[in-house]
Amino acid sequence: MARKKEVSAEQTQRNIIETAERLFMTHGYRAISTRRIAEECGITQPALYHHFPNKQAIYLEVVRSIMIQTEEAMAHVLQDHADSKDRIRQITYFMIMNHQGDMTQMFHDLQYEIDEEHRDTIQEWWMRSYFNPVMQTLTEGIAKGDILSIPSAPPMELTFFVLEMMKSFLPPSKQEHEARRSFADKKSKMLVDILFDGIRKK
Amino acid sequence: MARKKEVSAEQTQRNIIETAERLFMTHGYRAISTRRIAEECGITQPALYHHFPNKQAIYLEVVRSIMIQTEEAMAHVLQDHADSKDRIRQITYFMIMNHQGDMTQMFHDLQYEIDEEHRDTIQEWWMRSYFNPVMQTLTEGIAKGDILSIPSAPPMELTFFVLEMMKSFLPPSKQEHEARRSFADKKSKMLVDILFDGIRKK
DNA sequence: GAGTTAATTTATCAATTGATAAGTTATAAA
DNA sequence: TTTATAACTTATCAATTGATAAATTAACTC
Repeated sequence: MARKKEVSAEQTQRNIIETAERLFMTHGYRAISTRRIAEECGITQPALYHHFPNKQAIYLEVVRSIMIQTEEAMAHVLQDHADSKDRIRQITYFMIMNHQGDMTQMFHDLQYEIDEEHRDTIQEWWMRSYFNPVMQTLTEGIAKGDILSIPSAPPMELTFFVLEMMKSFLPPSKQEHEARRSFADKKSKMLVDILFDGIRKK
Repeated sequence: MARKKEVSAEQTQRNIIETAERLFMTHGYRAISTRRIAEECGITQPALYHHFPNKQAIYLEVVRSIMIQTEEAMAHVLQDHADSKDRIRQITYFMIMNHQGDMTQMFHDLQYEIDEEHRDTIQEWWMRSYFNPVMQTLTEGIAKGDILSIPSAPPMELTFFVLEMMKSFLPPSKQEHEARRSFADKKSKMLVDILFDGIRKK
């Protein structure tokens, strides 16, 4: 039967995932010990193993949580904005606002620290949450005639490129909310300005 | 007095640095143990400590070696090419050809794994080898009238942006030489095409 | 109130880590 | 030939790691 305790298991698990997200995404998988996570959650290290089978499972749940949030946000952007440039700017804005630390760290961990058996699942999540919405925006833009079909950059490669541009803007550490808002606003504009019109003087 | 042995101390040290570069730049500082480096060098782990005072010193020497090579290459590019677009393409080409693994890993390690006391020195190296040549190319391009002065992207921020674009193209692992050449050629062209003219259809 | 069980703690393990001490070998200078 | 020493190896250390076992606490059901 379900319990009603001061701190429910659900709350503890959410606490663990949120704490682990902050730590893993800033320092990387290897650099964060299970003791560190437990300490910052206010519990002891073996207590983690009541909620998750091992360290990797915590990491995977963190990644899953991030991807789900992203997928929802991306869907909203595509719903609320029709213009290609607006869409790219809004997606960039979301990523700067919500992805602390560098995401590159996450991709490195997924490639080198996480068991191969989970790669396919994660790649599927990533396609749904990150890749497809950006690719859709670009191909629709090309179809509508907003966006050039560049010979040296076919749609898939262009998508990777745009995602990498976005990643490169992520701030290294957590800022206070207002500073981050203004940073995200400035950088998302800069990205679309360069991406759409380039730096060449005509 | 200097010795003449079958394998000189100099050779061993170079071997250590080259091996450590490959391993550190692929897997990151924390993921590579001193035993792993020693093993792939064909020596025992304590032997490393005859040539370097500690693990961090090996890492710093790796970084120094990379930065020196880069500084030389950048100088050559600026000497041999006058056109802004050519310069950016050549710099991109060099980075793809010579930087294995992802460089973002290196920047993460420098920020989170290396003692603060070395940061200033490394930042100086980085400014000289990476930042200044690209910034010089861009500001000269603006002065010559090749490159737009974009309000949302002042020269310094534009430089960071371009460097991030280059970083994002680095292949995750070592390829064979010819495949890498063709990859570097393709990607460097793609980068300058987008960077200079953008993706907007006119 | 008794009993069950979820949630968590204390104690502990084996493996891996960076680093050091002490002994060994080979080369060059004397 | 002796000798000093650079370049190693073997043996070992204390600290940290992810993980498990066993004991403890608290809450809900009956």
